[in-house]
Amino acid sequence: MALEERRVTVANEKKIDQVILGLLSHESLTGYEMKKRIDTMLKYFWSASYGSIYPALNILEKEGLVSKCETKENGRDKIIYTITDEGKIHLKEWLELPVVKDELRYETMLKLFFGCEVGKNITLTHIQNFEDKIKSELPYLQGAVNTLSHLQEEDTHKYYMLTAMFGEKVYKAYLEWCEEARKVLDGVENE
Amino acid sequence: MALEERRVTVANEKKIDQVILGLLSHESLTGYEMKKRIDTMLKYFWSASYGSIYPALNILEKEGLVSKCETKENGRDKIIYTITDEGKIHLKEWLELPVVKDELRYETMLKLFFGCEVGKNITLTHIQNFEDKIKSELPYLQGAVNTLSHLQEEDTHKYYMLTAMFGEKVYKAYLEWCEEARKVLDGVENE
DNA sequence: TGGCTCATGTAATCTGTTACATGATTCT
DNA sequence: AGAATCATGTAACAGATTACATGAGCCA
Repeated sequence: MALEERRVTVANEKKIDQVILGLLSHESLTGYEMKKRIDTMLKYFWSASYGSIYPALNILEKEGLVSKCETKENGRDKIIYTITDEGKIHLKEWLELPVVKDELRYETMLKLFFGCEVGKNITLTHIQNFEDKIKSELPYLQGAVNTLSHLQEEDTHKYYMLTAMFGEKVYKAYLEWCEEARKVLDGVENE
Repeated sequence: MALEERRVTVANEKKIDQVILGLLSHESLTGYEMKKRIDTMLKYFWSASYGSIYPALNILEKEGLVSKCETKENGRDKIIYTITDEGKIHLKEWLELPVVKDELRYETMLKLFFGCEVGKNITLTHIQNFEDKIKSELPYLQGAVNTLSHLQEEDTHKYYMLTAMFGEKVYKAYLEWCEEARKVLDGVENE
């Protein structure tokens, strides 16, 4: 087979595009505001950096999936992005496709799995750090579920609430596991 | 500032190295066997492809963190890797460091969060697919917890069990959430 | 006046996956 | 005989982070 005939068909997912389009389907936003939304509302199951958001916005604009409006608010330069009809179609098409893969990379679990090499005390520290972080974040999540369950009007909130409920449920399971994990380690000697 | 003075200090994590060293701290393995271990035992919180495993093994060998032994078993060529003392030190150092970040990317939750754009039926399908996958994997996890809890001897098993318990706990929380999510969607019209 | 938040962006590079490639052995 | 599994590997590329860079407005 000739070299130039070789077909390269690497999948093109680029979920940051879908995250941006999704956020813009709710309301028009600046890149900076998108990052804020991701770090608060999506935090429990997604993350993104400015280094992926801003370049993606430029590409999406060139492709006509979003439109931009450069303004000045409170003396500050802002670029407010709005989803276009084409963008909405693009988003819908993706939403209708089945989920390809949920990707989990719990570094904490990795350190526990190989924990035997360093012993019980260090493992207990990892569990403690994990628990502290979850405990500090859980109240925000519970607050969100509570607030959203009282906002009966807009359906958008219901979908948001599903994910907040997911976070709450999973976080509580994490905390239960922390308790049980410590019990298991009671019967293990340190190194 | 001169260009050549500019300091580039991008963090060097490369967790595949730690995964390999961790697996080898339990027993000597081929790259192929490592992939198997990852796809069964670590599956619930980690994943890796041959395309990351094999190149990493070559680098680790050059760095002296693992040693290789080329053999023939059942007429099959194999390269069995063993962790070196230096490799054990490297692994221990990493295990002692605090966890930097657990990275979660639930594509399912992303599709739910923006679900309003495509409506209830599609969202219910995503929930169903999620539930089916979890239900099919849960028994393996429960079996692992059961088996491991009876193996009292080796401490290594206890650490493995912690992660299996984690998987079981979280998977059960997932299933509970699926039920509740459907109830929430009962009160929502389709599109 | 100094530090924080708002706001946008780029260059380097890291880390990993996907698709391709190859070939032997074992099972049915 | 053919399919599945065992076994190792590479080239191309995807997709993202990190660190750097810049500058204005707000608050104490």
